[in-house]
Amino acid sequence: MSRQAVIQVIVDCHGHISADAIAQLVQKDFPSVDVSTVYRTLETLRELEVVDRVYFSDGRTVYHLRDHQHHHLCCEKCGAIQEMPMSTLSGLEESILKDFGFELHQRPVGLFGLCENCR
Amino acid sequence: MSRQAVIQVIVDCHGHISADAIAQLVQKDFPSVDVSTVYRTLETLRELEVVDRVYFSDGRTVYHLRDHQHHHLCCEKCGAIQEMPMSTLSGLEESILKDFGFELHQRPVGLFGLCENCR
DNA sequence: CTGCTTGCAAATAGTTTGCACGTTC
DNA sequence: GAACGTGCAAACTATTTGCAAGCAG
Repeated sequence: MSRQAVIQVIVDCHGHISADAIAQLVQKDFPSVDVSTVYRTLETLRELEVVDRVYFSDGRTVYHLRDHQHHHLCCEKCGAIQEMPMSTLSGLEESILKDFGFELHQRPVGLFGLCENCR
Repeated sequence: MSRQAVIQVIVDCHGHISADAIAQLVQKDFPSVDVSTVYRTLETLRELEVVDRVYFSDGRTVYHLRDHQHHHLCCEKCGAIQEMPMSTLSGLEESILKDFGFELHQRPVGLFGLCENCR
């Protein structure tokens, strides 16, 4: 079952991987698996709320396990993606409501900069 | 010059518009203008640093004048996009550096929720 | 003439869908 | 045999590119 292999790759990667990268990794072991199967599996996993799809503000799209919701710190130099708890932005909810009358609903977001190693 | 028309639409819209929407608006007045011209114009304007392209975390891509950099508050209900100054997230830079060792570089980002009218 | 702008058609990348075949219950 | 999983090819969307014609200096 190719679906198994797709899930395995996502788990092994600790999430944060593109559909294309998943396909390539799966195809190392099972060359016949098609990208369409990868996308279909990802869709199923999203319906099951096991996996989240995140659109980063640089245009990339990545998937990760929904073990917990979190934001992403993306290193502009080495490409590493670090997780950051949703609560980091909780303070913003209040101030945005107060200052802009906007009720913020936190969705996982990608923020950019330099990670510890690359600074 | 179709380029003129594209720029006019972006200015009239007060930014925050998709390439496709620009094309449709331009084509109301100049039906022969092709999307490729829209994209080429947008590319030129980005090189000139007159226009910014922003990828929202819901997958939409919009363009806006770079009169000043700002973040975006996108209403999930009515679709309105409100601007929010970059400085709103300045406090985050410090706390993210302290808590995660990550040096945040602010890029325009789209945050979601409900605007004043829709709450 | 030289170069920039543009329409049109075709190419590309990422993602989705239709279909037919195989497996499982 | 009904439902599901899958490979393959084709469709689709958003974006980019090649080319040849048109206009401007």
